[in-house]
Amino acid sequence: MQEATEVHPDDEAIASGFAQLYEGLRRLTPRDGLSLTAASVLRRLERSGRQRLCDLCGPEGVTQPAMTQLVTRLEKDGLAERGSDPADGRVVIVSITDAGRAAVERRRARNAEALSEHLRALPTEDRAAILAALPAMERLSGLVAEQPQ
Amino acid sequence: MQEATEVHPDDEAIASGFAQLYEGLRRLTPRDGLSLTAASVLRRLERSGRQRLCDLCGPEGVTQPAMTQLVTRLEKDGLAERGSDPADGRVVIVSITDAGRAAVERRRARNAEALSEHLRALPTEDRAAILAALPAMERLSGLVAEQPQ
DNA sequence: GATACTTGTATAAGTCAGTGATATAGTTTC
DNA sequence: GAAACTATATCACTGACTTATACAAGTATC
Repeated sequence: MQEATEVHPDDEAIASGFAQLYEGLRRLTPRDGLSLTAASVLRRLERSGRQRLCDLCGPEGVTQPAMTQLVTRLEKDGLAERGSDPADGRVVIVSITDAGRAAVERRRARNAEALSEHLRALPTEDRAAILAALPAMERLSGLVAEQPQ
Repeated sequence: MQEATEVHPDDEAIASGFAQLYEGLRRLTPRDGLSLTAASVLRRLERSGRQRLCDLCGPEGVTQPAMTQLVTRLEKDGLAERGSDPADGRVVIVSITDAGRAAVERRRARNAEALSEHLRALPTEDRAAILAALPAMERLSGLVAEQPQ
């Protein structure tokens, strides 16, 4: 019944460490009225620019109706805008507004502040080790984000 | 209007790297019908043993009614049980069942497998750097988890 | 040991963010 | 230009939270 998992013991250690970290980060996440998905979409729009509505669904891991509703909420709050594609009348081009950018920045700052509070309590070697691993973790995040589905 | 934030530039880099990682991990999280909070509570019960219902609220960052409802759902799914404290008739002692333990283990395995897929694609130095930072990140998670509110 | 306060859970009503099924409008294809 | 396809929207529903409140068990006071 048990599948022969091809998972390296180190990978299990990393997965378990990340899981703990994930819980911690979840606790720190500011409650500013943005859902996880909403914040993620805004960051994506800020980072990669305007996107077709449905091109956001896959990467964000939600269905198209959910994205339609999310964009509607973001639009109502003035954080994102709907535009149209002159070449194709069906599509909706979603872009972030200045207010949206500000909200992202505010959230980022609060998040950094909350985390910083704990980082300060950490021994210097620990901070150094985390800093040293940062580029590696960013490459890892990049791989995950690229993943087809 | 801008608060003088006392956040070290390194901390901002770490916060931003963690935020990216967080998004990635969120994408990898298996959809097995457990909410984030549900999975977190089960892991906590597995790790720290039976707990009074309301002792779970604070650490999980949800209100008491939410915890009551969550425990009800977990109980309905056979993943957790309500017990009583002979010394105090008001309290409910929540404990994990064997099925709950199995669910946690299944989730952990799937999560490790999904992550491992990407870790394999990473250069050896990157994996080494992440491994080296693991204890530091675990200590950090510990600090966050301990936090009063 | 009855009265009043406190504490631990539960219930109720409302909201928000997701789902699948389906409708609708624009595009492509033949 | 009718059929098939595609992008978005709408609908009805569910899950997981919130606040406010109820209630029952414990504690303290007199």
